Amino acid sequence: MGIYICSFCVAFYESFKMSLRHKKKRVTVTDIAKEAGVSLKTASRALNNSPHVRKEKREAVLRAAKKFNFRPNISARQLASNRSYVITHFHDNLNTDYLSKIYTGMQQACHKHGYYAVAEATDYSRKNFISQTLDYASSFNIDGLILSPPLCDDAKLIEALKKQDIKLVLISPQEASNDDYYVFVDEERSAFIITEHLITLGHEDIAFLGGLKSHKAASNRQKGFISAMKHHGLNASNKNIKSGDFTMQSGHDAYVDIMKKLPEATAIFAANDEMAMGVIMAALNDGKKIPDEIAIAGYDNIRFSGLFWPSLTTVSPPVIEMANYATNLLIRLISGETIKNKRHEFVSEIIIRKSTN
Amino acid sequence: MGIYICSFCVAFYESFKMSLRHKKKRVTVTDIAKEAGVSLKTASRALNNSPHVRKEKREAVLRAAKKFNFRPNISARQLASNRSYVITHFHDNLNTDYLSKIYTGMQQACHKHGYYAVAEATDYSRKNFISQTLDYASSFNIDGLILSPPLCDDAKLIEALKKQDIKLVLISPQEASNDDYYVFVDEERSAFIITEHLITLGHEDIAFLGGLKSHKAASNRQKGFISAMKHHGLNASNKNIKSGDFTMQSGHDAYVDIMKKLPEATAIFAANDEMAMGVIMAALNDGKKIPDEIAIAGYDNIRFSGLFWPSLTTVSPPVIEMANYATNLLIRLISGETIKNKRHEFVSEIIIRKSTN
DNA sequence: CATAAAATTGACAGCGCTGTCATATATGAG
DNA sequence: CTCATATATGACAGCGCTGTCAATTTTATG
Repeated sequence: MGIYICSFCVAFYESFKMSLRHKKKRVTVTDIAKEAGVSLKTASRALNNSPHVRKEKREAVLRAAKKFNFRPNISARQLASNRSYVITHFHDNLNTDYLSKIYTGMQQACHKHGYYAVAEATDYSRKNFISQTLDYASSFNIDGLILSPPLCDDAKLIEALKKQDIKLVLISPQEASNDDYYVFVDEERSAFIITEHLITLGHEDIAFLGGLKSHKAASNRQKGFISAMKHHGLNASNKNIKSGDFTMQSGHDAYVDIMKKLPEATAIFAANDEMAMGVIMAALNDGKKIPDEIAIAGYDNIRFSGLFWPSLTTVSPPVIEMANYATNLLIRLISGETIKNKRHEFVSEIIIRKSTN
Repeated sequence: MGIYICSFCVAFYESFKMSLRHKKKRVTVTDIAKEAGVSLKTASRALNNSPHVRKEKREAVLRAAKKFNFRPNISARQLASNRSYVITHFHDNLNTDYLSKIYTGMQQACHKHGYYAVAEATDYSRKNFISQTLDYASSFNIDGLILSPPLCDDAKLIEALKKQDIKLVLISPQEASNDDYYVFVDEERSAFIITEHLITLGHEDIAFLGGLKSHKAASNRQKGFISAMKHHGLNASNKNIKSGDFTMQSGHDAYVDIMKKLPEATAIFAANDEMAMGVIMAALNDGKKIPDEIAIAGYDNIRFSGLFWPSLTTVSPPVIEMANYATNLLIRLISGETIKNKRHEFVSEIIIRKSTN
């Protein structure tokens, strides 16, 4: 004789078990297909925007999807298509401002296409850096990679990734080969324009505070400065070109040096905002009024430059937009689309604030 | 009569097709199981650290996994287990410094456990904010959420998420209910210690620059300041307590105000670094030597505070560690582990730099 | 030693989707 | 109208893993 178990209890237990597992019944492609009166596969095609679906059916499917508020299950898609729908930004960079902007741009693009955006800090100085990167990419089955400086300029890394058939888009590479996809801004031109801004304000003795020679971006900014000065018949020689190391401290020191060698200077254009802030602090310390006695401009538009006091006139590269574009490009590459324009140029905005006005 | 197709061509085509699809043959659990001489399921259990696997078999499986450099396919796992292995940090915050630190801490923890870390910016002011958040969480099938201020203090949001059975861990909530899991720092104590540091240096007339009343963190810092002053028999009244709005500009303005009402002040402790920097700039502008004539301390240790000139003495909350701990906690919750300690307290580091030394 | 209870193990289904390939339908040329 | 070609559609397998549940082995108990 067995033990009698109340059928109500059984039913209760079953439903309890169900409630533990299924938060909510998922809407699947099959449901959509049924609703639209087509096959599973046709529904899948319509939802993925593939060709070879008649217009009416496609519309019916999309209508059904909307009606049921359908969200594809990304994991299933990943598994079936052997892709991860993950895009990673590899970087070796401590500038959180820059990183966040890139991440934001990636997010925007990824969100729209059902991808995940991931940011991964790496240690570029590590010995087996390349093999570790490859390992990571393959173990997480990364579909595509965004590389920013300095990683985007490592030819060996890029070659290795390409060999693994991992799609790549570079942000602001110093020099890209013909078959790289990348986005960039014309730094020389931006530097030219902001220098012109200072000239227009009546400044003639303008000093430029550059960076290390090896830093390509800094030297492009310097070129822009020089050509703007020459263009307006002004002097741009060793006397008014100094170099720092991109830190606030070096901006501070450079100010002292500039005032010694070029005391008539009425404006200083620093190749990045941090140095410009160092210059501002040194100038205040020196009893100078900003911008009346000395105008100061920077480059990068880091978050702080708007909060600084006085707020800093600077060049604002559209990093978010660049990252967004790069990610969209990457997604198109991953989808197998053929792309004509491998490169896309962006234009920086010049932001005029209190330090020059 | 059919067309004759060279068998070499066929072979070539086949291998070509393969090379297009399979970058590399994946190592699967089945392979590991075979190598270890156990069933698929036992291998799976061993790899997932589940109980009910004999020691020798577990070891054999792990050995095989190591030998083949096995990486589980996260998508498959997601699909089969109906979980996403994604942890999202929801925030409504523009402080990229803070966000990056949280993300870094999450990454570290996620990486170790095969989870993905995602950061999602939301618009807290939006009307249907809660329903949108729920929608997002369910459509991406998020396993767990990390909430930071101000979201971690929205009781309605938290309740709604809990109802959906989404696991939560809060970072620095202002007040957490008894069944919330969270990490926090004792801000009052940190403020006490840094105030004591100023007192130890011989300062007696110290001004505190606080924030808005509604900002709980600021008022905790103020409490710490007051109790340290009282503890050392010093005066802490309305005369030496001002409030700003956390911007550099307000720090600048507050300095001017403080010097008017309390000209004998030799030290200022601001409730955040940005205001402290505003104070520094105003002091320099005023011709004061830092720290000789006036010492300045901040709170938060934003990246800039070390780069500033002079560098800023400040309180450094261990944000990365907190996020790391929170994420580990979340992963344990997701795994169904029972956790005794729902809260974990962290201690901030006091960083002494040039602005007080 | 018999038996019950607990621990361990494995067979199998199926998560939700996409790729493949065979079939059906539409379109165009003659 | 016929046939060749292009386009559209659906049946089905299977991605790699985990949950379920039944079978087996070990351990504990009297």
